[in-house]
Amino acid sequence: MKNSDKREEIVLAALELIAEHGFHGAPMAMVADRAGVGAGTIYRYFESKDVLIAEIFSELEKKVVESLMQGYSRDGSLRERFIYLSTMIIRYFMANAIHFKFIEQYMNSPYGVSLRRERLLGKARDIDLFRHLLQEGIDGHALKDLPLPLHFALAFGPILSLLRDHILGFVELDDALIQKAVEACWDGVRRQDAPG
Amino acid sequence: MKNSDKREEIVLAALELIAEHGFHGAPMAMVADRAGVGAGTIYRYFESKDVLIAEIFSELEKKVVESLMQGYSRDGSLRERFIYLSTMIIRYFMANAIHFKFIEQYMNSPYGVSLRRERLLGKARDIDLFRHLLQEGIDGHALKDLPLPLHFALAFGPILSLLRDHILGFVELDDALIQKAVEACWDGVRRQDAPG
Amino acid sequence: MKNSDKREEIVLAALELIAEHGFHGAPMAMVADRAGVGAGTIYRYFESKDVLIAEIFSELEKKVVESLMQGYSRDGSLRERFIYLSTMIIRYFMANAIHFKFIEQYMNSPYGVSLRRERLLGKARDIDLFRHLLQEGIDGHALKDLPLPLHFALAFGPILSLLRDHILGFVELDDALIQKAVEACWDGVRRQDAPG
Amino acid sequence: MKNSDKREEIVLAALELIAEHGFHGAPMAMVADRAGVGAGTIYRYFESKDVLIAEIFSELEKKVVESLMQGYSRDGSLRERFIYLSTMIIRYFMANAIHFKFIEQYMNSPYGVSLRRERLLGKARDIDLFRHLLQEGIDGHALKDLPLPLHFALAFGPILSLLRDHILGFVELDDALIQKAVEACWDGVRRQDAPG
DNA sequence: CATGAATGAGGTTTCATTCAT
DNA sequence: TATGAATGAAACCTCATTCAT
Repeated sequence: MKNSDKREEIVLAALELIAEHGFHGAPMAMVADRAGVGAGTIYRYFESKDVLIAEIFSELEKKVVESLMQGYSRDGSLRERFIYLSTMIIRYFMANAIHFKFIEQYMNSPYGVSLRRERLLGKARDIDLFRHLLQEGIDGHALKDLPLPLHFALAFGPILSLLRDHILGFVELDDALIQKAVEACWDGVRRQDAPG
Repeated sequence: MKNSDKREEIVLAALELIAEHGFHGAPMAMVADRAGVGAGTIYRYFESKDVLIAEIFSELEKKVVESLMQGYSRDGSLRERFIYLSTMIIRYFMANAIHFKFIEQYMNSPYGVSLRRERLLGKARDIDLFRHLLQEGIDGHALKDLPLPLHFALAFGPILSLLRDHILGFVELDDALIQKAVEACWDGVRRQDAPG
Repeated sequence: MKNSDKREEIVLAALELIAEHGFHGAPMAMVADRAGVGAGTIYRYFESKDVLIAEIFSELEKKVVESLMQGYSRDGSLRERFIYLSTMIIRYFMANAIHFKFIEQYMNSPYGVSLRRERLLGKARDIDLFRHLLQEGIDGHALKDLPLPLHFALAFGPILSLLRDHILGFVELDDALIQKAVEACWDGVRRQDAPG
Repeated sequence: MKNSDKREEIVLAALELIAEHGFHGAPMAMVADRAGVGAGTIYRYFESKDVLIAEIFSELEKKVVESLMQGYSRDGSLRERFIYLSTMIIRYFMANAIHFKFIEQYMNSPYGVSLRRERLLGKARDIDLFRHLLQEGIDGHALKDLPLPLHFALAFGPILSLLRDHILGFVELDDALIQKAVEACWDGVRRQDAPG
């Protein structure tokens, strides 16, 4: 096994176990076992369990953003870009359910909460593609006259719920359904007196 | 202290600690301490920590439903009832942030997931006030032609996100804002070619 | 076993193991074993291994002081009191070799060093019977004109060395020998131009 | 780096780390790091950590003896030689505090104790310059009529204490003070009825 | 019934040593 | 010969649960 392979194995093992069983269902020994390495080996790559978790989150985040950026064009109309991004997010997490589960676990943990605090209040960061989009819509009066966080909730909330449901097997999402769901989200945020 | 008082103290202590610090930030000894009872005493009322947690969730659920039922009239228009229920849910959890936090913790734990699985797929239960409402809207073509779980996601997703943000201090929700948010949710689920 | 007995058993077990094998030859599991209690039990009485060690030291210190105070009279001449105290210290540690070994271990550890720093520089404390004695001798010109720490070294250094040797079996100390040794220490600190 | 350089680097690194942080504050990896060699390399020069430590001690011992021998003349009076040796020891360790700290660590560890047992009881060895001196004094009735170990304690005990205090910063030793201290030691061991 | 001291399995982390490169 | 990544035993500590009082 190559050097970097080992790191990757550890990340993957931890990702899976945490996604499936939560932080406390993923003891380091179990992670090591599944990764096929010794328990101590993990600590050559990650200072502590906390750091391992944070690192995984950070990597996932990067992957998501990269995936969203692919094929994203700043040229389309607001609506088009909204639909595109929302759709891509759903597609990405449908294809990577484990990532979704991990992120949810993370966001519900002390780490995640403080992160969210920094992130949402703080200055712009990578993800903020979406944020910029919404802000542009607010400023341009295409979107309802609501604070940004509300738009976030209106746009993202349904997506999160949808993904949860899909991953739990409550709905079978296909392209048509995704399309409709995303358009419904658009209906939620857009000014109703503006054209569709 | 009366018997039932003791039980209640235990439930309250566990509720607070878990809401604030998560399941693993709430050792039984700490729960006992805060409840003002002996550690062993908890086990006279609840078979195990898991059972205690499940019981708390069950009680919260009941309270929420009761609260929603109060003042709910089946006579209003679909829109009115939708707005009413949504508003009430937001108000309830704003007034009982601890309940919201606990439920989130619970829903993100193994218990919660399996519960959700039973609940949402399974036979109708209490919460289903909302479900019935949505189903009625679907059947009557007032709502978009989407599967029920999608409507759930469209209606509930934003509410959950909003409450999270509010509790974390990202938004200051007042009545006007709640009103707007709920109406935006309605815009999301209603047929856009039907009247407002 | 009574409640307080358990605490005492733990202290005794730790004391013996640390005295004999040093801090790292006394893992908590071994302490628990020898004390006849569960590993977790130790933590009901002591917050951590560090605290356990500090507590043991503190108890030993108290015992030593108590032992020295017994029969100590402030009325004797400086020489008499010096001889008395020195003799008692030697006697005490000869009878409690384990205490001596523990204290040596402790004093050579990070804890002990910082303690010594506080103690010797800091304001008077209990042990300072001896310190006061020396200071009195310095002020009254019965002792050599040297800084207090030097007198400490001259008076205590030999005692420590002697006890080490005795405990390791290098010398067989009897009363006559102790007497001579202590008088030799007195010769070391006293002004040679003053009467014996 | 030459082979012997490597060995020396390792010894120096270990010496410093152990002197400063004790045996357990000096993991092999850290030693290797500071020495600028691979962790495995240490094991090409030293069978184990224990062996490394023993070797370092042995080297230090040799250096001390060499240093003491320099300028030592067998011709002076007993007193002169006693003063000379004592002074040199103090000077040496003041100039090489790290050596002193290491030796203290070593002597307080299981290795050191068994060593001391062999050494002091056993057949004569290098350090015994001092031992011979004292024996000569005993035999010639210039020193008190005490067993050799007691004289050792009387002569060495204060020196050790003094050095400890100096290194910890409790006293500022200058030449005058050293002189006085050493003379006080002499007062401790010499027959008081003999001329000063 | 109520207690809370006691338990010990199981968690995270360290580190002396080995061995493939 | 030199390396340093890998190892896993063993350290400290937590906490759900039991049971004698």
